Amino acid sequence: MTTTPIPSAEASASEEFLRLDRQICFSLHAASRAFNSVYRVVLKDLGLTYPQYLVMLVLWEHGELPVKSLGEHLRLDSGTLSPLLKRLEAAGLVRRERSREDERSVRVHLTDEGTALKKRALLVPTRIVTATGFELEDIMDLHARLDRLTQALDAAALEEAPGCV
Amino acid sequence: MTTTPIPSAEASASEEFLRLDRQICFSLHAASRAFNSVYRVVLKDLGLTYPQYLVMLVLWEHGELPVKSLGEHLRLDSGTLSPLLKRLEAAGLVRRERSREDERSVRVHLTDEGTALKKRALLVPTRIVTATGFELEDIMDLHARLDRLTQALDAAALEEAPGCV
DNA sequence: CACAATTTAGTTGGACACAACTGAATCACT
DNA sequence: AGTGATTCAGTTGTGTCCAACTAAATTGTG
Repeated sequence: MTTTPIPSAEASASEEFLRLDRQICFSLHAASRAFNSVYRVVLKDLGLTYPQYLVMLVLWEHGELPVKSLGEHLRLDSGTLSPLLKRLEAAGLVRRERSREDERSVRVHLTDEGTALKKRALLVPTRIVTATGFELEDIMDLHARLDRLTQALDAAALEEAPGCV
Repeated sequence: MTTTPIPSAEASASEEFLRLDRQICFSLHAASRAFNSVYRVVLKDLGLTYPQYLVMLVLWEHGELPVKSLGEHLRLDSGTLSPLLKRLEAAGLVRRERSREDERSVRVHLTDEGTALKKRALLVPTRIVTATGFELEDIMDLHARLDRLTQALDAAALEEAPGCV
């Protein structure tokens, strides 16, 4: 308390860093929520939330998947997926069945209603792209940067992990 | 089922859009969560969650603010802030007091403990930047793009809104 | 002054997100 | 065959996030 190891000049540099940090982490946070918010409006017609839409996108593409694979595609664990899938099942869009070969695994597949919903969902991407006001090129670029960021962050998270040998 | 109104060529173009959409919206979603996850690890020492850290950053910068302003800075409403601030108050980092001039307003200000925490927080930004593996320049660039995106999305959300005159 | 509209926090309910845990099924190895 | 580790889905608890609502205080207007 009595010691002031950092001269005021350097202190203000650190404060600058804090302000920058606020701007950066806030940017991503805010962008994610703004995106979420637009999706919420667009998806309301389909009766889906944003994460539910992500699950449906994967299912429309792959047809049928065990919960485990679904989680790998979306980087979500069972703690998030289990209740979400339960809601999708309650909505009549998917059905879950224990695999007979491996009874630990639960296979998620689309119902007819779930499959039919895809037709209406085809209009969603265009509306979203329009909402961003970005050219497709810009979006692809942002996409690449974000993926690179996620990859780096995941790698860093692993290094930070206590179980590093 | 029996009718196939869309020729296969166009159908696959739409499907391509769906896949793209999955990639884009998923990118942002995933990046946000990865960011959140790294912050979680780094902030654990400070006993803060990521949104709590955002609130503290604003308070460290501005000293004292009514809940309303805090919400404007962070784009969060009272439904999110009220319980969050209650937890920060329980942790002894902030104190809330009804303004005497306008009793509708609640002023949030730092306790000594909350102010002291800033010193330890000064190390956070550097650790995060390191985790991203990005150059400062890249980060600033991403920051700018994300802000532009958020701005466009907010504008679009307003247009979508039913109450447009 | 009276009283309707607005502003401000707070509460409630529903839906993620994740850590930590449980329980069942399977695998690996002896 | 036996048994200990691993895999997989699900549950529980905590913390956002937001929409919709409530309640109190303030402001604007006749």
